Amino acid sequence: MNTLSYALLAFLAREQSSGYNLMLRLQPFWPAKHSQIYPLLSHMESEEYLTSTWIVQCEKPDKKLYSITEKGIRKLKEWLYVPLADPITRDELSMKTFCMWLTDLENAIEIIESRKAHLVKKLDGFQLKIADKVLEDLKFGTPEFYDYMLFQKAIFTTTSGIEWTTMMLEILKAQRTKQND
Amino acid sequence: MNTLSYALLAFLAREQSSGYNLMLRLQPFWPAKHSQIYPLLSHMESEEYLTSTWIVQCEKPDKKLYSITEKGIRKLKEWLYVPLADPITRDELSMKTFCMWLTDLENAIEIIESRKAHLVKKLDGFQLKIADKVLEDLKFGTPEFYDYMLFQKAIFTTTSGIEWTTMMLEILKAQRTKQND
DNA sequence: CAACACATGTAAGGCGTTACATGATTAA
DNA sequence: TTAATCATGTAACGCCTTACATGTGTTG
Repeated sequence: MNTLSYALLAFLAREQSSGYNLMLRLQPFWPAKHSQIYPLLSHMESEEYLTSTWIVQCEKPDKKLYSITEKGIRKLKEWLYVPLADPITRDELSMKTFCMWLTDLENAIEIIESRKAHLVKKLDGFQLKIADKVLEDLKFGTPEFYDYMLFQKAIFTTTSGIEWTTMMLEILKAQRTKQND
Repeated sequence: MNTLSYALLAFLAREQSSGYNLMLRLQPFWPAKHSQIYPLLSHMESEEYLTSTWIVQCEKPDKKLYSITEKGIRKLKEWLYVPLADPITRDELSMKTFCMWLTDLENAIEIIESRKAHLVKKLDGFQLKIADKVLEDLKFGTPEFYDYMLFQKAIFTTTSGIEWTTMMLEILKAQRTKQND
C-alpha cells in the first residue's frame, strides 16, 4: 500500500464518503486526480479494507459511498507505527532562482511577485476557514484538534514562503532604484 | 522539456559537469536518481542543448563531461519567461497528523519528534555552508548572490518546520503530564 | 449558450524509484 | 572485509497527469 491509499483510509476513518468527495478533500494534503483515486478505491475494496454502496440521488448523479472496515482501521493504525518518510518538495522556483542571473531584473521581480501572490491568496483561504476555530475550545485528542494542528502547519509553511518572497523583493527592488540613478 | 531538464541546463550554465556530479548537486532542489539523469542528458545532447567529452582519470573511473551549448542557454533563458508552476509538496506527516487521533499520545509524540530531529539535522548542515557567506560581500546579480537567496529559502522553510514541530510537541507533552496527574 | 459542479470510469504516456550490471579505490 | 565514493548505463515497475468517454443540473 502506498501513502495515497493510507490517505484515503485516513479520511474514511472519520466518515464515509464518495470517491469524488475524497478527491476534493485530499487536494491540500496529497494532490491526486480522480483517475488515480477511483481504481485505488476499487482495489482497496477487493482487499476488504473498504466496502461500498450506491446512493441514488435526485438532481445529481448517483454516487458510490465508501466505508472503512475493521480491517482497514487496523491497517491504518499499524501505519502510524511505521517510520515517517521524509517530505518531498519539488519547486520550480528554486531552479529558476538558481539561474536568475541569466535574466533581467524586471523578469526576476515578476517571477517572485507571482509566487508571492499565489501564497498570499492561499493564506487568505486559510484565515477564513480557521476564523471559527480556537485552540482553547478544542478537546484534546479529537479529530478536530488535529485538524487545527494541520491548519497551523499549512499556515506556518505558507507564511514562511511569504516572508522569503518579501525579503527577496525588497532586495531586488532596492537594486532597481539603484540602477535608475 | 520537463523541469528536471531545465534543472540540468541551469547547473551546466554555470560550469561543465559530469552526470554523476549533477545528480549530487541537484538533490537539495530537485531530487533525482542517476538512472533518470543519464538518459535525459543523452537525449538533451541529441537535441543539441549539450555536448560531451570523455575525461580519462587516474585512480577514478572515466567520466563524461557535459557542456551547455548556445542553443541550450537560449532555451534556459526562454524558460525564465514561462509562467511559474506551483510547488508540489507531498508530506506523509500531514496524513499521519490527520489520523493521529487513532493512536496513543506516546506514538504521536514520537512521530513529531522524528520529524523535528530530521529538520534540525538539515538546518545544521545549512549553517555550516553559509558561515562564510554574508550578503554585503556578494555582488548583486552574480550566481553567488542567487545561491545565497536559495540558501535563505531553504533556511526559511526548514525553520518554519522546526517551529511547528516545537509547538506541536509542547502541546502534546503538556497533555502527557496532565494525564499522569 | 457556455462554463462549471457533481459523479464515475478507462487508456495512454510521462515521471520517478528500485533493481540489475560492472568495476576501481579508499576508509572504518 | 564490509561499506562507501566515484562513475555510467539499462530494465522493470509503480506513481501521477492528461486525455478520452458520458451525463445531469445550475449559474452567469
